[in-house]
Amino acid sequence: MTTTKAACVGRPRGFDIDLALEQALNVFWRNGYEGTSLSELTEAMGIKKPSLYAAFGNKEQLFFKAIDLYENRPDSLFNIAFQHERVADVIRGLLLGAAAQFTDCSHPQGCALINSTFSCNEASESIKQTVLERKSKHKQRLVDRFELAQNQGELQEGCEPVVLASLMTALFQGLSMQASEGASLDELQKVATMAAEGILTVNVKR
Amino acid sequence: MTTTKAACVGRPRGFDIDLALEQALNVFWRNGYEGTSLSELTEAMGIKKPSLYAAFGNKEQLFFKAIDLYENRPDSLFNIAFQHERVADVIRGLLLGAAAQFTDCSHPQGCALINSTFSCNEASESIKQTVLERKSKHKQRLVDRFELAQNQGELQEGCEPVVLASLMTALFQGLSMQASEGASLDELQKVATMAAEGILTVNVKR
DNA sequence: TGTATTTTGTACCGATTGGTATGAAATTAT
DNA sequence: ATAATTTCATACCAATCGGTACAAAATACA
Repeated sequence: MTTTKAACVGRPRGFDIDLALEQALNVFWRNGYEGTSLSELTEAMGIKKPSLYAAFGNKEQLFFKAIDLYENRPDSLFNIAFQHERVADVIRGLLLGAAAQFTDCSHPQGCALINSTFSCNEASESIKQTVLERKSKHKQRLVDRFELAQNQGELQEGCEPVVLASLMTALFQGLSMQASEGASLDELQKVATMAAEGILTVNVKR
Repeated sequence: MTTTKAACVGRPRGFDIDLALEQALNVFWRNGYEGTSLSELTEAMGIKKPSLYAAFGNKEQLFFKAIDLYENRPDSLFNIAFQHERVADVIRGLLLGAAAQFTDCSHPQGCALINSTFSCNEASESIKQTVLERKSKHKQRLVDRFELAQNQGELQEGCEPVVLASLMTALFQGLSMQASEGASLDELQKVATMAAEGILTVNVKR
């Protein structure tokens, strides 16, 4: 048990730890891991450094907890799109959902996982490694879903699920970067629609 | 005239300035602007800091000169693909060319311009701004080429050149990220091929 | 009322960041 | 030979980086 346990003795914590973590996520989301300094974190979280270290360990562990928070959101892109039965709807849902999610003004633009890879020099190799693992786990979910579709005869015979998953991933990355650079929802919706149309026409039986 | 002028009096420069700039480009290419420290630069360039500042101004100006060097390469992706007459060949050439160029082992993986956006916090706003301008200039070249294709009746009636250009840009960004993360030429070729097939089927008359 | 326990703010740590002052070394011009 | 000029290596600068020592403050338990 290494997670933060609620202390019932001693001076009570003067801030909401979940809310602070959410603020930390927002900063990492905007600036990536290396691009975020402790000063920015403490200011955004409204606490001082010793409080941060006491509550979250260090910068690296804080980042991991923030990413955990991000990935466990109930309105996750994957969770929503994977509810569709037909793979065509899944693909459309993923691309249109990405366009919508990445430009949602209630939080930083783009995908937090994809943005986090920005600014990771060799020093923070463990960060890069962990983010890559998370991303490849998501990609594997795509592969599994597309293999299922292929077994059920939804995909064209020549379509390789792994390649289709990589293409979808590439589109997510592109959409995320463009959202981070300021692209509007309308723009990304058109891009996602065109991409979906092409993918479905070539790879999915109608 | 602010560029480096060859001095014919005084102690001669002890290093090849063009070669040093090329090494600097490689470091920025791998680590982005913020992710690159002066120590890494001077080590890679084989010179000491005062020599760097005397020859290139400062880190920011060195970066701009390195990016200039990158963009003015004769074997630029765009320059090669734009030689094709039919827009279908241009699209295929761009995507397959990106897959090949981004995984070329003779230099860092991915696109230097796209990688440079990584790790740019608010401090280096001018860097981010400049890189964005360069990227949007390239995107405009795509828009112009696709509008030409539309005027010549090569594209389907509903196809918007701006959207097609954004989709191509998104694919470049995705391919670049995956190359930087270690994807092989074979993988990216398959992704590029599938993407091209979809785009051509939906948007280009046959 | 102590006493133990935990959080808090301040003030600091060594290391590294981008950038420079300085003087010796190496060259051309006189 | 000497002066002018430019590059060189060393050693330094303030600012910031991630991280911590320490004592005051605030609570629960005895």
